[in-house]
Amino acid sequence: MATMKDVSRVAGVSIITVSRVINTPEKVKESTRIKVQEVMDQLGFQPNHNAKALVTNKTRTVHLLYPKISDTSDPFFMKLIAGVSKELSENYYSFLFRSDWDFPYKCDGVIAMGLETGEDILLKEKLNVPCVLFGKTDYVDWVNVDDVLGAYKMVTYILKMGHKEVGMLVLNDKEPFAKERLEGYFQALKNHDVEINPKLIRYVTFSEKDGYEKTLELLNETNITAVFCSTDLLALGAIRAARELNKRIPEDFSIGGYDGVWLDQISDPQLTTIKTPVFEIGKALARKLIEKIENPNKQKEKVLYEPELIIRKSICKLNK
Amino acid sequence: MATMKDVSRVAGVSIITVSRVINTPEKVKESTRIKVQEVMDQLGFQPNHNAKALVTNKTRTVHLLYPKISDTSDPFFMKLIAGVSKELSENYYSFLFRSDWDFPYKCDGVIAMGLETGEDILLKEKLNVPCVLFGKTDYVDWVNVDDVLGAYKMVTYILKMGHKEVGMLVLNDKEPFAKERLEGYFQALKNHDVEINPKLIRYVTFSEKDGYEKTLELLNETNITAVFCSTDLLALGAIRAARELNKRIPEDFSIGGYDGVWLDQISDPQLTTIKTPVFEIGKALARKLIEKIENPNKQKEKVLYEPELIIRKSICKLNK
DNA sequence: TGAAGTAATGTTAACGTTAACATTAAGTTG
DNA sequence: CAACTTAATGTTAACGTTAACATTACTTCA
Repeated sequence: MATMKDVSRVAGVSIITVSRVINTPEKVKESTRIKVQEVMDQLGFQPNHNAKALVTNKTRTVHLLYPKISDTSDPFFMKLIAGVSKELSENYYSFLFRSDWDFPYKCDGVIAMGLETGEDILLKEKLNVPCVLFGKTDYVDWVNVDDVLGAYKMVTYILKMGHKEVGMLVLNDKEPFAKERLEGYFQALKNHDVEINPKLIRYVTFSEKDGYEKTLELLNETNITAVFCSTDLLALGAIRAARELNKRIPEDFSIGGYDGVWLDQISDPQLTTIKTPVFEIGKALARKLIEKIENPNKQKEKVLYEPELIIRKSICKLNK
Repeated sequence: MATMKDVSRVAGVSIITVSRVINTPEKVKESTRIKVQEVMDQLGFQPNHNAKALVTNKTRTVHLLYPKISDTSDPFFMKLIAGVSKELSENYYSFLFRSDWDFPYKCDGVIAMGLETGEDILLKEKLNVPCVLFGKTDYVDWVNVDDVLGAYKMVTYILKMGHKEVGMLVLNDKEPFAKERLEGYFQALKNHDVEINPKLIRYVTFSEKDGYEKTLELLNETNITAVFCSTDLLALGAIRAARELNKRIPEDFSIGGYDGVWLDQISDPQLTTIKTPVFEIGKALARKLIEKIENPNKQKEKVLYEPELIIRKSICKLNK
């Protein structure tokens, strides 16, 4: 493996000139630069990352901090990671996962996700490197989605299609997004002068079965013509329930999903849903962090991504 | 940030003794070791990975080589990555993705996946570090699944349930696993003295729609009582087709899936499927590579994972 | 008791790069 | 063309660790 020393010897220059050709080529005379370049190519020179890292005190490694309990095979989470890793890799940053606050390996920065309430202060206290959080906090930069807006968009769309009695399946989860989606539902109804009817709201766990059962209940006990499901998985259950009661979708019953990660495209009919730009969020997390690493004076930044309404085939105009 | 030098000064020993306490504690007198340990704790010493890497010529970084074209948001792929990253991270290896054969950054090893036919020879020629492939090759160690066996298990199970006319949806894909699953189907039929009927075999693309349409065809044109689908997604389509013809699943029509990554659990009824241990395979890839890195003399190794039959609710005994 | 062996610790140099400062070469100006 | 400025290149030391060899301190046993 050729080193800068080898290159410098062959090219007949000093080692620092080689270094400059690599890092600050504008400071080297063109003829010298070309000569050195040629020798580098000829010898197949590859810079030694470790030596550089040692002297610049940079590792070009990022840590992904996530809670032990979290399910790393959750599609949402995995797609987030996919975005993070894409962006990091494209910038030649490597990374590893960790879930401890005390960790023996140095890194240039941290991307944190899925923190418990109150844990975010540790980001400030325990870490001495730049950090970006997926979520919201006062302590470090963050990136998040506006789930109130997402739910608002969906319910507004449903209302505009003429539906008045719109049910909702709310996730029984302590994560903030569960409440936010309900809040968006409330705001949309309010803004369109539709009265909130608590009977149309059902609490569910994250399962197809619950989506099925609670939609069945709603259809039997109320006059809803549409339902807004907190996740696409619940929407699959809702589809099954409607089918069982011989309701056509969307002609007899409209169903709105949320997530747009997987299921929305493979369901039948394809789901009208709110797409959370998970992959893009992952990339943004990484990008913000890299900016922060490479420019430590960068101002604190918060990014709120806007979810997108994807119109497909599970919602249509109400025909009375 | 305290260095070994600081520790050595405070502890009143030489720097190399500190190094020994860390790397080869058995070579240090107990009293010295304890004293040094205490100082390290007290100063919050963290080893500088880069300096170590420089002198040992190890980076503790692994590259994941995958083809540009591949869809990184495919659940199968993502779960594989999840396994890889889990194992690597637990061993304090960081990693990054790349898809070029020429790459400016050094690494200790490479995990390759989804190579084009004939590309595997480059693993030997282009890489000068240990490598493990997801797939099969003569050139480096590999880990793979036995899809012939998987399909064999499924079809055998279906036959044992009394079915004689078993359809199959075969993926129209150049990837070897497509053919292997068909091969398993053939072997199972042969082994149970059931004649192969080409009319029961349909070629499909990877889509729910194709699963639906071809199953509809099969049900209309043949007398099959069961179908083996090359993937769970196809099986979802098959379920829809059966429902449309008012067939109960599994009483009137049995459906076997393949993959066991996601869909099998959320479908209704839950799918009897062949579970590919993707996550475990990912972990194995990483584990083998780490072994190879840390013991370069390790013999070449091939690991063939055995897929597992997951019995759920989409297949039952044939009642004539 | 002291020679020989072993356990424990230390000294020096090296890994491949960059930073800071030093020098030399090449322009520019009056 | 001397004095001064700027461009180009070089020298030396440092980053924090480990490897190889060197020394010193203890044991053991004839």
